[in-house]
Amino acid sequence: MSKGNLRDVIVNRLKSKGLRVTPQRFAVYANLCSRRDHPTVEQILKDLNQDFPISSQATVYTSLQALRKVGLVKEVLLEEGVSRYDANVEPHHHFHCRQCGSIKDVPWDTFDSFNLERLPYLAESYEVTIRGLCDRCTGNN
Amino acid sequence: MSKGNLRDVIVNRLKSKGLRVTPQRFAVYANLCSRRDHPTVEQILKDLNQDFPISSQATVYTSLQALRKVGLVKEVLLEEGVSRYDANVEPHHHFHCRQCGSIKDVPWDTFDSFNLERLPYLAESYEVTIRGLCDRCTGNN
DNA sequence: CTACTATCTCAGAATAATTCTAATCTCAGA
DNA sequence: TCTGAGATTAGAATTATTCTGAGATAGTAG
Repeated sequence: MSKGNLRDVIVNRLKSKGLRVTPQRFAVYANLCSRRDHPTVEQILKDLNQDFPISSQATVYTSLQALRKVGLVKEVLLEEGVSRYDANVEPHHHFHCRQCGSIKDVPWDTFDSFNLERLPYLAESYEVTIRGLCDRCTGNN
Repeated sequence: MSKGNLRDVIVNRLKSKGLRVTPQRFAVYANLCSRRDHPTVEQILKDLNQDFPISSQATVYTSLQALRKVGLVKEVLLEEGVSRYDANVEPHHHFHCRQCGSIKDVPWDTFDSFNLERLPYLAESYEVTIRGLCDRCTGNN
């Protein structure tokens, strides 16, 4: 359970998906794994380059695209104009607070299973987006 | 049941929401009501100005924002980078085909048994996004 | 019907998110 | 090590959206 372990887990995940492990790609994915807040590219970049420059903007974009393509990260579209990213690729839903804008993961089993067979389409995945006020903002309004 | 009727319905909807009825705003909303395909701003604009110029781009944006603010249209976010718009403001879900990109409305009652009380948040609305292959693309793949 | 004014529209500029370019560099297999 | 496919980069380009400020107009009150 040394510090090196988390590093190795991330390296192995990248390798097992056939991705070359570069410092930039590692940093982007490690950063995303350490967060729960569904950051935008801008937020990831700011975080990475806080102390000294680690990655360019273009690389964060291409890294995220590579990670997305192999299924290590998911894109989250909840607001106009910005993509957010999520290293939690297990099935789950999202709650979006209309006041503070925060995004919370909602457990998959919050909803009972759906009747996707009734659709005239081949459904491969689905997710629920819930909007409202988060625990902090309830009462402030 | 004359042609004027549909026109009047739209005019009355705009008025009842306190919106001034301008030719541009009318055209944007009428166009959106006549479609089922959740168009982007670009598509609406192209449609409106097909024969002769009706509206500028900026006006389509501001019209849609005005219509959205009063609840006559909904914004649909399913793909990165573009907002789509929907004049169907009754509760419903969306299906998004990963092959042809088409978007279909899915009846509200396709899903049941939601336990929103179990969330530690104040849920005000929700919707399901389903992804997969539409009827046309099933088999083509 | 006319005048008024708050609101709307417009072209073009500005901003913001993302992608492209093409030169340079580097990971990882042999 | 050597090597080459693939990655990184700064900056330019592209695309979606918003802003600006001046001129037009819907709808109301007289």
